[in-house]
Amino acid sequence: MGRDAQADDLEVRLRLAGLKVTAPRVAVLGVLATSGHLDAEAVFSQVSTPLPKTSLQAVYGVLAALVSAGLVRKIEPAGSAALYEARVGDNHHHMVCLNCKSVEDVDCVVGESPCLTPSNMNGFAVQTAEITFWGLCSQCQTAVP
Amino acid sequence: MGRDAQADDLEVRLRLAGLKVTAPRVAVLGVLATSGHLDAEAVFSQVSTPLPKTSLQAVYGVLAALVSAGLVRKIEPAGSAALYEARVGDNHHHMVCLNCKSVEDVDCVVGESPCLTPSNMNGFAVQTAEITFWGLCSQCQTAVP
DNA sequence: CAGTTGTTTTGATTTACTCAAAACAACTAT
DNA sequence: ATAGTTGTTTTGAGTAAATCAAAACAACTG
Repeated sequence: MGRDAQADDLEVRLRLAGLKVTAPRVAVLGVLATSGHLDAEAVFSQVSTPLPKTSLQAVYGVLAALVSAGLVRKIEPAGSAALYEARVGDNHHHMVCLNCKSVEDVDCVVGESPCLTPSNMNGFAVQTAEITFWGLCSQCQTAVP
Repeated sequence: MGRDAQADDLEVRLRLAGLKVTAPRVAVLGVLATSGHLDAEAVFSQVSTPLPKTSLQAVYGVLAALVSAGLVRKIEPAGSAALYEARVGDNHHHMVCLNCKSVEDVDCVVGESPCLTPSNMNGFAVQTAEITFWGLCSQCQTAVP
């Protein structure tokens, strides 16, 4: 078995989700566990260092499998390619910088549940509420005044 | 001058926004005033009836001009092409059907302002909060149980 | 009504992503 | 251990949405 504790953990997560354990899957999950909010190209480029034979299409396939298994969350902010993060299970939201498009997590929203009820449902059965905060990150506030 | 009250109104709106009044712009704005949440292709196809010589690229150009003039709002729900609506100036939100991707407006959110403050700002200067409610529209609830 | 500025057309190009067939690798059960 | 089955990855092509650029054209200015 693997002698690397983190790799073992990733393997366990894959197995528990009913997925076969493959090198590309472990690598992609490892990349996302370290740094979130990456697009497919960025994941591909990070995976390419340890696994140079992995194709971009494989990365797309792995990401799709991980998302549908619930191990990875996909977000699609306006103006960006789809981004992936390994933080799942909590219903957290995102702040996106209007200038540099960087994304930060928002742990929760004050007064959360009662406030996120749409006022006119019109027969619509709401399952989730997704909030995106748009503004300027601290870097871009000083750099682009 | 035009003898059509609605067309006149659209022309006034364009002029007030500092835009030149052209047939494609009046037509696009007219289409969006009637039915919202259309993608560029849908706008193009509706504009093509009265103005068959208008190109799809012109529609993209018109939409971009209208959006940056503040006459039209662009939304980009995950999994859909960009959608455009003429309802601007109010900060309303949207409900998107997970099944048929149809979009409905949400006039406001109960308890609105105080609730939409992210709990950890981390130096991020929030300008707007955008909420997307995901669920099933009334049609798809009965059709796809 | 001529000139200037900005818009639209025409046509090519890009980006992000998807599809499909064949080669290959992981898990299963012997 | 190993053969078989199932599912994954590679390879290569293809698509949709949107963007870019140059030339033709139209709207507003004076």
